[in-house]
Amino acid sequence: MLQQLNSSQRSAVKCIDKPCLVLAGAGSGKTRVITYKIAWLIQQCGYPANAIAAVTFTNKSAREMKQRVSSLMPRKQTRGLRVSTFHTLGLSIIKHSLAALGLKTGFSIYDNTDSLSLVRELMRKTFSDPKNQAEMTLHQIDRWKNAFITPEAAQRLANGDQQLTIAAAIYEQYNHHLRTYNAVDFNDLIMLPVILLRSNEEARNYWQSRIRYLLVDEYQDTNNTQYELVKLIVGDKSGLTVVGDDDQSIYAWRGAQPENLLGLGNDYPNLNVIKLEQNYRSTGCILKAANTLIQNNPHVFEKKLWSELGFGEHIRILPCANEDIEAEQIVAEILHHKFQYGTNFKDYAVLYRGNHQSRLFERALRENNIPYYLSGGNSFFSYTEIKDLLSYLRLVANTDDDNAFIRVVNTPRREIGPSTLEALNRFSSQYNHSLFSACFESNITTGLKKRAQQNLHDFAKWILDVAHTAENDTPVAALKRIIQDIDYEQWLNDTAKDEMVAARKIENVNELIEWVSKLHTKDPEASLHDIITKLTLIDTLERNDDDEIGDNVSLMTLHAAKGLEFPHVFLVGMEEELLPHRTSIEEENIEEERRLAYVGITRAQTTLTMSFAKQRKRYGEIVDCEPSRFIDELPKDDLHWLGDNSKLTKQEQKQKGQMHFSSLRALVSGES
DNA sequence: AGAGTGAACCTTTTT
DNA sequence: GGTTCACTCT
Repeated sequence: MLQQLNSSQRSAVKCIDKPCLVLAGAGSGKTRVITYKIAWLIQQCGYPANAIAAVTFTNKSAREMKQRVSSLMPRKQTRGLRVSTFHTLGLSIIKHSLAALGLKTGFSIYDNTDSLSLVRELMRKTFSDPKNQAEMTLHQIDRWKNAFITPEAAQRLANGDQQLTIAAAIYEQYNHHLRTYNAVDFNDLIMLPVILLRSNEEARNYWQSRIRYLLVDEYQDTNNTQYELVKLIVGDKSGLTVVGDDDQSIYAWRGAQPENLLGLGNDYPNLNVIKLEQNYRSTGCILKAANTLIQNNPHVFEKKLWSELGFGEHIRILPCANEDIEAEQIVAEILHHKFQYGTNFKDYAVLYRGNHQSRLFERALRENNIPYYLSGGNSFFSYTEIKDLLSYLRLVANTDDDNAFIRVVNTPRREIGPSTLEALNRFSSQYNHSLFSACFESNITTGLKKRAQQNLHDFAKWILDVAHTAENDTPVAALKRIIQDIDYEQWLNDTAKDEMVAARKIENVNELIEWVSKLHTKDPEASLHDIITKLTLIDTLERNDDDEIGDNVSLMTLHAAKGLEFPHVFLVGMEEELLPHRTSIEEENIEEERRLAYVGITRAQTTLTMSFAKQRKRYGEIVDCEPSRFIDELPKDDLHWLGDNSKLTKQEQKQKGQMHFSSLRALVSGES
């Protein structure tokens, strides 16, 4: 069974009597180790599948891992196996002990935007300070939650510092709001389980015996609370395997602590440390570049990746006059290369630092009729129409969800404007009622007109009625009824700027319906609330997963690319102030940026091209750019600088590019 | 109440 | 260059 593994991988799989740390370089087969280990535990060690849990960081990798495990053994044997993200695991723990945590069934999960708008609102209410500090405050709250610091403790720690004092006050109100409205945020999904398991022996015993073996992927990305959760679940068992790579730690900004890799040795003195250093992914040249680059970072664990795949082609560096030409050139390059080598579009990936960089590439790809897959950025769930409908569903599932209430109460128009809402809000906070239930109070005397009161009452009654439908019918039926009752298509047609936009929005609505019905078929027992929960936790990458992966060029951020691999990678925007990003330069945090570049380079299997623009528009203004320092850090002899055609005028460039395109396009389309 | 206009901010990265 | 938010006008 372990024939297909090398000796290090094999010993990692077979190590079960001690906790095990696998330091796995990029492309060294760490997912393989985890999946084989799960199979080993089940088939050789006699663990029932439901006693094993594997934790990943994205839903996408969870899915992929599940699939890879089921390809190793009959479906029957994997029944009950838990492969999920930390957040989903936390959610299960919370659901199991709702009452002990002071939550009621049907609680809502606030996503980041929900949290942010709540903070914004609280700040506006309390401090009429128009400064845009909500984001900073939320970030501070995140940090406090991560360190298990209560609002009271935060207030003490602030020690008079004005900003911190304000943040702590907001923190207090923020938590209070969540509790009042039966809601949790993303941090709570991890933090509450930790608090529960620490203080509640029964729950702790339950989970410690329920999960007999725990495997954690991308361990360098765990934060403080996640580490605590791991320790509490493992207890004094030795059923723990952790896989990570400190060179791929790119989430420090959201609290990840790569030093958790180190701390493991202290918490588990008999820890078995295994290094995986053979890379099965990239050519020698690409690997050498990656190794040379990352050598500029300090290291806790020295490791040296090597490959048997041969040296391969040189890394190409493509200088461009500006960012338009960069996009055009690369798209031309993809077409050309595909034609020459008969590859598929899905073999190519364009990777960049920030989501906004995707635009130009999207345009260039669309102009050439090249199908592409865009990850991140404006996620499906950030479209207003989707947020609206999801808020309707949330309100139906949990009528106390004030955020959802506010979002939909006047969309489409119901003549319930700011002044009405303000009165309602005054009333509801006075009696600590949700906005929804306040609609039914007939003694709102705070200057509400009869008509406004009637509108509110009608709306709330209708919501109750839909909720009733939802109880007796499928979630899809409830959603469809909402869309119909509010005449949503009409509303979209009326409000959208032009027909195209409206049509796209309606398409999105239909996609949402499909989502809900798909989730329902998958798990017919799931309540409306379960489905909303799933939708809230779904990340953007999972969207296209159900449909088989099409033949698309991938566009994604370096963060989103982690864990993936492509035959041909284009690393674009290799410029100072972009990669490394300006704020990181200012904060003197170059190392994480270097790791980001490292992650990008190591995504490539056979060819790697890096490009940079000499000029780029920034906020509509043209600025000169310097090539990234990371290019200088690569081995000079392995770089192939492509013709520097930046001396041509822009128009000549365009012409040249276009001629190139049309001839190629003819060839390619003739072929297929 | 709601639509329409200008200023201000902005771009890291995401569960 | 594009979006979001606050203010003003109908």
